[in-house]
Amino acid sequence: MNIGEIAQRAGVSRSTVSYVLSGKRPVSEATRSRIQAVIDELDYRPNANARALREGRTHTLGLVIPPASQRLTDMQLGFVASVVEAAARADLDVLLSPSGGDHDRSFERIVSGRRVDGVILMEIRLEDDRVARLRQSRLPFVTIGRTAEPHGMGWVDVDYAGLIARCVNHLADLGHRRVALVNRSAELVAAGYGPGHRALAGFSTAVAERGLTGVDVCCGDDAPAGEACVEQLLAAHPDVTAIATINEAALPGMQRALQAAGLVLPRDFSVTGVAARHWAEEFRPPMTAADVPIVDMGTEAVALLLEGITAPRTPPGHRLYSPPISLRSSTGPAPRR
Amino acid sequence: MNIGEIAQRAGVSRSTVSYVLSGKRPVSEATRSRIQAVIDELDYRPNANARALREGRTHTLGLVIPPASQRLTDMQLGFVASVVEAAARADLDVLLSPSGGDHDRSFERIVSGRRVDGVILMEIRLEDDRVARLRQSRLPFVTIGRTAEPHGMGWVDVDYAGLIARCVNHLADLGHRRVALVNRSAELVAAGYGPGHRALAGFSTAVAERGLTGVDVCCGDDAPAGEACVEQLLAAHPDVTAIATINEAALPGMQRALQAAGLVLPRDFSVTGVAARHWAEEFRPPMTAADVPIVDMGTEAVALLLEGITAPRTPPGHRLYSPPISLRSSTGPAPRR
DNA sequence: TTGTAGGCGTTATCAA
DNA sequence: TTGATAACGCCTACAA
Repeated sequence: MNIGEIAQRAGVSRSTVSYVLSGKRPVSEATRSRIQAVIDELDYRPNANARALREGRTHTLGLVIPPASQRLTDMQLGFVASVVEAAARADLDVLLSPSGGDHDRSFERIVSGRRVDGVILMEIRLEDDRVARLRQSRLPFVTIGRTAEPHGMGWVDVDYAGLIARCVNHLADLGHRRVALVNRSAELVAAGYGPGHRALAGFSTAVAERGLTGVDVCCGDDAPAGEACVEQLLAAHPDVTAIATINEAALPGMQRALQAAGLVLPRDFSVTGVAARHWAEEFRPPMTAADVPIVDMGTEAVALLLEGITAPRTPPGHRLYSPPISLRSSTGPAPRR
Repeated sequence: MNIGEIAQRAGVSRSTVSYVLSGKRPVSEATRSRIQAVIDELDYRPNANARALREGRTHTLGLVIPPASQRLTDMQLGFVASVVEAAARADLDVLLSPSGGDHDRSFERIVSGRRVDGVILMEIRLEDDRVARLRQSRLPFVTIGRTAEPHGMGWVDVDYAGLIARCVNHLADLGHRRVALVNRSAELVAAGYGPGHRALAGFSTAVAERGLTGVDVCCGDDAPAGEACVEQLLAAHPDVTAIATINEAALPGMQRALQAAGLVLPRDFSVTGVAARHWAEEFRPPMTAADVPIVDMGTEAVALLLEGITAPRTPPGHRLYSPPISLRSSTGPAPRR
């Protein structure tokens, strides 16, 4: 069924039907309602591809997610959900592309097949091939996370460096002298994953400024890895009294390892960091942490992208989030040893 | 840039370029390589919309997910990931639609806008408007989960009734006489959510057959709800010695409540059920459970849909999964009281 | 207020 | 082995 069939049945030309659909020129009430009746009766809806071909707009966003093979973290999932929802509110559909590196078939289809009006990119590296590819493609895009040189592109990100520094300061204020950073996985950090690098930078700076002793370790993105990691940490550095972390998925395991070591929080040991509120609240005791505003970030990413689509010339905006640290119960004065 | 430009530069007609692209008719090696050189140089890729318009195929699947507002469960996320990955392997893109009820804008766009070749539907109700809508649309579709009357449609599902019955039998064999079912949320069950109803049916049957006393409770899909639920359960039915559950997201909370009640598993209390392996293994002690084969199910859903797309006349296939119950450490002989 | 017609970029049929 | 051309379904400038 197409617009011609509607026109025939209503006894008008195709263009009149089209104008009833779009409202871009006045149509007499009589014909309008007659046409609308036919449309309703046949439950007609215009072919999106024909429309996209003609208009040059697809009303679709591309969302590039990490390859599905590795389980998505809760935070990544949250971004996907909030982006999809924000897009739906703007009557935009979302096309998913699970792509890690460059030269990914699915990624290329989306970027160069004119399937989308713009792209949101997740899990950005400091040097990211996909960003370079998108820049040259002239397709509007916004990244969640940012590259080392994010000038002239749209992005939203969390100020991991600043937040981890504030966590360290908080611990220092409580009298802790030896603190550890539990980072994301070694592979991710080696690949130039921004949050990992920036968290480490903020940690190092703050530790130096406050004259503390700091150790930093990488840790896989799941509970068993967190357990193993903290176990080893406690064995290798028994004098560490606090952890700052950006690895939320490892938290349940970290908690188990601390408990197994007979440490009671916050009396014997403190834990703080950056995490989705969900994880911070599920920690026992609830974790003092900067709550990443996942929904806001996804919504803002869509908003920025929409601007970039409507005004292709203007440099897209960006936003760095620095949420407050919610004081909960996992941090306390350094224990005396 | 379009196919005409490539043709011009290579000094051939548009159709020849098209045939080089598709390989649907022989092209002499000389012209082929000349055309390919131009394509590579300009990094040309055909416009997906024009192609879809002409071919009547979009090479895109629609994936209808629960509205993003309510956090997706781990299992739902797993389905999304496995579907996206299986689709990518078949060079298909995935268009996401977060739709709960019927008459959803995004859902309608996908179904009647000819944006996709087929649809995968998640979170099916026993009576589901969207299924009715898809049936009448003649668009191939496969559901994850099944309706009350799934004849003549494609689906994959887990045999919750049979599996929960086997869990109850396992508990009965261990000497438990009073057992509880912790179901999904009351809203979900009230809405006619299949797994909830089928699990309850299997539970009731098995309890009756083995002459046990059974209580069943609904429970929200998160840890705090699980904690509250088990707390109340223990208070109201102190003689219950085992739980069977299909609510994996509530497991961490259930574990906390049992621990808080001073119950040591499996000595004082047993827990079993149906869950993603991830959750079963994260339980302490690791949970005896039927591990839902999430990846297999997503992959199979895509495969079935692909069949439905290539052979629109034949009734699509279906598959009921009944994974074995993995014996771990959360179940043991009933305690003497 | 409504109709006519051209073209968006592609594929496939028919001719050569 | 290759080329010309007619659709696919829609929107919109131009005409009436």
